[in-house]
Amino acid sequence: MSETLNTTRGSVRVRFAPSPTGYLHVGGARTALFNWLFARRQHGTMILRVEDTDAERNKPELVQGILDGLQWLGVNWDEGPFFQSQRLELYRAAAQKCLANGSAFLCYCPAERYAGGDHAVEGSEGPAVRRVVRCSCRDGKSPSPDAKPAIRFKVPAGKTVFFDAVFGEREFSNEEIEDFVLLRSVRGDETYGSPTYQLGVVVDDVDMRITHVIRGADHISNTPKQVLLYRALGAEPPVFAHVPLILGADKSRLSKRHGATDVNMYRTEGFLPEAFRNFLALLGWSAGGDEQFLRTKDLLEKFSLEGVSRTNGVFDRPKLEWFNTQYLQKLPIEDLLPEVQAELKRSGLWKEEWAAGAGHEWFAKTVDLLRPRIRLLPDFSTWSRAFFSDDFTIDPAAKEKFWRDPKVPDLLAKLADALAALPDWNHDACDRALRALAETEGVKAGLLINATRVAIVGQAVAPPLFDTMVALGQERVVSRLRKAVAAS
RNA sequence: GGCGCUAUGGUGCAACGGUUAGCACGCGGCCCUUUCAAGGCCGAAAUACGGGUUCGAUUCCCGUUAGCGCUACCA
Repeated sequence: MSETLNTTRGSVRVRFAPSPTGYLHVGGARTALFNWLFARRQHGTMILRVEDTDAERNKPELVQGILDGLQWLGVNWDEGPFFQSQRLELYRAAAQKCLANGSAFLCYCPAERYAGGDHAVEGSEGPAVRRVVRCSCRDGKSPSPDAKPAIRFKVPAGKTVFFDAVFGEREFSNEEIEDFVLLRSVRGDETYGSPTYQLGVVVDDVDMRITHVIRGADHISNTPKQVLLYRALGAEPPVFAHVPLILGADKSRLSKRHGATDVNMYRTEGFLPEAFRNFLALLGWSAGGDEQFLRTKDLLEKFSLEGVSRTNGVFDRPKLEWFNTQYLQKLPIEDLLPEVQAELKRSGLWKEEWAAGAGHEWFAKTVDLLRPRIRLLPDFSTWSRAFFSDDFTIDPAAKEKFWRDPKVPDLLAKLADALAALPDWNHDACDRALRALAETEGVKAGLLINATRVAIVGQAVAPPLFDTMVALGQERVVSRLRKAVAAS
C-alpha cells in the first residue's frame, strides 16, 4: 500500500474539478483543500478544471464565484482553469476510439430518463426502481435510418479492481455495471453529441496526466466504470482517494436547509480564511495526534492521504466558530491586522494614518485589546466601532442597565473634570482618579466604571475600562463623557 | 429493490490486539472579575447489537441493525 502511495518524486498531479451548476459548497471546498494540501506537500501540480459539459444545467456566471471561493480559501492552482466545454473534440475522438476498438457501441434507444425497453429492469419490489444493465444495441441492432445514436460503453464480463488510498483495494463485479453512455445523442442543431461525466473525467485525467484522483466518496461507485474506460483507452488508472462526505447536523447530506453551505457566505460573515481552512482540514482528516490548532504551514507539513477518515462527518458550526475565535486570539497580531484593515475598509472606518508609524502601533495595540471579545470580523466595525470612529451611538439597553442610578450624570461630570486635569494619561492614573472620586462621593467604583464604559464606547461590553481609556486617549474620553452627560 | 461504503460520548478526531478508552467542540459547575469575553480547574457523556478468532478485543472475521452513496444521454 505504501509503495503505491510513494509518489514523492515530484511528479504528483492532482486536480479539482467543480461543476458550475451551483456555488462552491463546503464539501467541494474540502475536496479542493485536500487536493491542494496533497499537491503542495508532494511538490506536485494542482490543476483546476471546470466540468461544464451539461449545457442545460450549467450556469457560467457561477464560475467566478467558485474561483473567488477557492482564492479566499487560499487554494491556488498551477494549470487551468480548463473548461470541458472547450475541449469537446477530445471527448468525441475518445468515444470514436472506443467505437473503433470495440469497447463501445451505438445506441439508438430513446434518451428519456428511465428509458424503457432494453435499458430498464423493474426492481423486484418496492417503488418503481429500475436499472440499466445491458443494452441490446451492443450486439449491433440495425439502426433506424434517421435516429440519432448515443455512444455507450460496452461493459465486459469479469470484475474490476482499483486501488483507493483511503479505502484500500476495491473490487466490483462488472455484472453490476451498466452499459453507460459516453457520448450523448445529438440534440437540436448540434452536429456532435457532448460527453457525459464519465467520459469527460477519464479523458481529461488521462490527458492531464493526473496521478491521484482525490474526490468525494460519492464517486466510489463510479470508479469501476472509469477504470474500465481507462483500459479501453489504453491508459493506466491513477491512484484514487475518496474522501468521506460532509453531512448536516441531522446526518443527512449537507444542503441549504442546514444553513450556509456556500463557502462565500462564510467569507461574508467574516470568518478568517485560515480558521475556516483549519476547521475544514480536520473534518475527515487527522494528523494522528491531539493537536487541533494547525496553521496552514502545519497542515502543509502533516497532510497525508493515510490520515483521511473513511466515515462521513457532520459539519459542526459551533466548532467552526470556536476555531475562528481561537485564530482571532492566537494569531500573531501582524497576521491579523490585514484582515481587520480590510474589514474597516469595507465599512468605511479605515484611516490611512493607521497604516504605518505611530498610527500603526496604536492600531495594533487596539486590535490586540479588542480581539478576545471578537467573534467575527465585522464585530470590529460594529460592536467596537467607537474605537475607530467618533461617530457612534450609545446603545439604549446599555444605558438602561448601567445608568439607572440618578447620580450617574453628576458623577460622570465630575469624573470628566478629574480626568481632564490628569497630567499623565495612563492606566494607573485613570484607575486612581476614578477610585478616588468614587471614594469621596461614597459610591462603589463599579458604578462609575460601568457607567463610564457606556458613555465612552456606547456599549455594555468592552475591554477593561482603563485599557479602553488609554486606547481612546484623554481628549476623547473627556469629551465623550461630557457629551454623554449633556445628552442625558 | 440491487450493489457498495461506514459504525468510539450530542459533534469532530486519538487509541492501528493489552490504556483507569485520550484530546477538542458543545453542555454543567467552580475560580478569576469592572461589563462581556478570554483563561484556569472540575464534572456528566462513547466503543450500535449478536456471534466468532485469540491468553486477551474498540481494534481481526461473520451476521444483524442503522446511516450514507451509486443505481441519468447530472456531475
